[in-house]
Amino acid sequence: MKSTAKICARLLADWFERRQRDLPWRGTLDPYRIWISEVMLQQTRVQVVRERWGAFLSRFPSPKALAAADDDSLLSAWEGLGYYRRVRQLREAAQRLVREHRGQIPKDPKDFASLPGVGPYTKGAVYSLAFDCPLPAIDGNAERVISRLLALKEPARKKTGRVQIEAFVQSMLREQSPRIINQALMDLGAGPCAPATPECPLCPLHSQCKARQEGTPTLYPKLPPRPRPQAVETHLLLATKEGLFLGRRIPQGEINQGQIGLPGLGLPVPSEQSLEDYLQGTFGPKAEIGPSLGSFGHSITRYKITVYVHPLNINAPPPAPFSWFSRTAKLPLSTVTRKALRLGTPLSQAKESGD
DNA sequence: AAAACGGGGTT
DNA sequence: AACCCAGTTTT
Repeated sequence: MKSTAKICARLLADWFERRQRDLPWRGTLDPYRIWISEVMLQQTRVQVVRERWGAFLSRFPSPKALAAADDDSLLSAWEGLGYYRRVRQLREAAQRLVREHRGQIPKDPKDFASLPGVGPYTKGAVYSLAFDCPLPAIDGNAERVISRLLALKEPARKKTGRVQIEAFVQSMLREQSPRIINQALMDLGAGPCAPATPECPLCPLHSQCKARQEGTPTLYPKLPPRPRPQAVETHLLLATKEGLFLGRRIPQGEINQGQIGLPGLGLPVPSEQSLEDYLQGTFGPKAEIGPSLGSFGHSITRYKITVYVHPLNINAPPPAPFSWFSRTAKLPLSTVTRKALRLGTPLSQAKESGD
């Protein structure tokens, strides 16, 4: 008798041949270009990556070009994609490729996986898609598909659960092209096996799927509950003058390093300091702030942040490290800075009145 | 407004 | 194994 894995591999491959998504990065076998697409996709929806992937690669067509990127061009190329640490790790990794592997993606996946920002998933995705290497690439999609297929009772992210998922994928990789199996799992998870609204009738594996037999696909995968984000607030100060705004280059070691930030309590939150102490200590007794121009929300993993923006009048030349920046220049602004600047631009509506 | 989602690093 | 990362999309 045929094993389930063998049957599933065949069904997946047949389905993928007919129904695979048409994605720009599927037109290449260049591991560098595939790597960039995978890192972008880790934090950004497919539609956005469609728009940004080609432009990023035009700017940084090779590891060598990426390794040589300065902060401004690097961050600008990633602007709006968030989690800027990842593009820094990408550059660091490229620098190591240049120094240690002549600017090439190494033959041995282990060498690749030792680079910053490259874990088991990215390693598996790049080597299977580029070289058809039989490595699993288990992202959230594959995790969900296999958890449902097996009606996996163990938590998917604990060792016992992970091992079973990986073993099943490995079995399929022995039966069909890893390049096809891994991509098919991604597409299945993005389509018929979507998280909240699975469409089992469209799924090529539905005849094999245990969760479908139980009638409760959305119970899988079993994942730990997330804690509710903590509500916190912070304050930013907006000083403007003739098309300029007051800002500073965020130093290394702080959140959003290398980008332009506004004065104020900023990130991280919760902050220890009071706004009054900050104002006094940074700009001296002559500086004044007005009532809030408004507020906006900025949520990240653990915090739901309300950011208040106050007008600032410094009545003196700006103290280091602050200086005037053009509001229209192409600067690497953090998302928080961008939102705050909008709030200070009357032509866009004030979203909330704050207070 | 709340809930869901994602992969890697660090300790 | 547990905790952290500094955001967007879906419900």
